[in-house]
Amino acid sequence: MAKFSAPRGTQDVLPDATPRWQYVEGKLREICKLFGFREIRTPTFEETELFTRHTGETTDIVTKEMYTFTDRGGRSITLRPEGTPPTIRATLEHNLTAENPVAKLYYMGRIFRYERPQAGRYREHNQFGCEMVGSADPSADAEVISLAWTALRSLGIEDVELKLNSLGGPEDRPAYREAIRKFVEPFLSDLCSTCKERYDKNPLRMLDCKVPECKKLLADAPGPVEYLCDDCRTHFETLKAYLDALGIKYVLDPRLVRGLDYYTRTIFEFQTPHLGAQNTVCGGGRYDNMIEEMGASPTPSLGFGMGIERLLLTLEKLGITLPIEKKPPVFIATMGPAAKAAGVKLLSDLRNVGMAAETDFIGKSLKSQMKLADKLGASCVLILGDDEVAQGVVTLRDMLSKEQRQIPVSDVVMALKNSSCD
RNA sequence: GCGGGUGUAGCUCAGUCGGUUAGAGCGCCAGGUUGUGGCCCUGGAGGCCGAGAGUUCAAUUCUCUUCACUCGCCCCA
Repeated sequence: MAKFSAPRGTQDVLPDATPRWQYVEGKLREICKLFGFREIRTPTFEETELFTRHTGETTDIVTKEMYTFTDRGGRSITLRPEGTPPTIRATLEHNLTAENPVAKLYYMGRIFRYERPQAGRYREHNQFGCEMVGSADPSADAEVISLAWTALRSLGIEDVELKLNSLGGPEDRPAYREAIRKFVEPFLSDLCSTCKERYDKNPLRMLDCKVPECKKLLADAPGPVEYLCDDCRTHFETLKAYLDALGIKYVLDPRLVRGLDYYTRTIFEFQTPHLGAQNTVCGGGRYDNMIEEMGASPTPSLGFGMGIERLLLTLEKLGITLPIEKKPPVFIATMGPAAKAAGVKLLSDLRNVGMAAETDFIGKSLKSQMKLADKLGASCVLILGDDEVAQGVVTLRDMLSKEQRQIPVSDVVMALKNSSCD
């Protein structure tokens, strides 16, 4: 065991695993391209205030999960605990809605939260997220949800449930708050301490309580959907009609509440039954007020985040093997210094014409080099010994058919190109 | 932050009711005669038995602490 190990809640993605990551990331990018979402890359850290103010001061993320520190210049800095505020900050800072009032953006990056690690939950994880800035129309909601749904499908994940709810807008919230408070009041003292706290600060989130007693007491509590204003109701109904038209199945969950304070109207989660307690693979919703709260003119927006680790975990649990193609290399086996020199040159020649080429670097015997070639999945082996060097040829062995023939060095590239080796 | 489980070779795991050189399979390395892979055979390397402390003549095995992973709660991606 080495002296150091990866910090708690972080993980090394080893070479055996990176192809899967690359495949998934590539697929997601492909889908984004199809949907016209363009990539944005924002800093790994931001001013702390961006999150305390916009993620929400009462959220768990802000109150107990942020990696916050003071830098050498005395600034309070926070490793981003979520992707939305940074993306919106950048959108506004560079006025990305100037050319087109609707900005469609996506990001892939590391997210940091100080939490207790668990399967599918890390202190540093990778998130793919989309933000659609500048549209209040339900078709935008459908666009974003459709993108997430398509992305999951493109990876072969069909066993997911889309949970949908609407929280209403700021106009509806006071009425709803009052309603749920009124409902809860008679037995407020029987609720857990978190609920009591939420009663004051954010009554909506009482619905989210997992304590059995609270769940029971709150079973018949009114949901925010029941208090939607006409506009919000129409918005929600229209979205549902769009999803129906798209053939995207959803389950209405009037109790769905998300842990970020900024959501308005539509919220949604894609859940899989394969991740244990961490069943949300993708979550998002509308945040129509955030941009105004950042000091810009009101700009309705929405987006989602998708956890790459959870995606990979789900794929694994489902037994989905990704179509990862590997390019078999041509292996160059050499014996003796002269052949080695010729081999080094040959290696480079092959790569220069775009052929993957490998060789031995520790002076193995020919037999061992052949074994190595086999292990690397080489399609062909070029054998170079004193005989070949003297004659200016190389021996080309086809690893599948075991056929061997000698060809002039000058014709090697051509011969390989015309063979099954490339 | 709270509760349960686990921690032995690169990997998957045996094992020790406390006792001398800690095992298997896979992987790795090397051989099985002259310059050739996948199968087979033989040999080899590789472990402070997660870390620290305690009990003991003796600890990988018992106790405590700590760290990490894991499951549940919480929260979320």
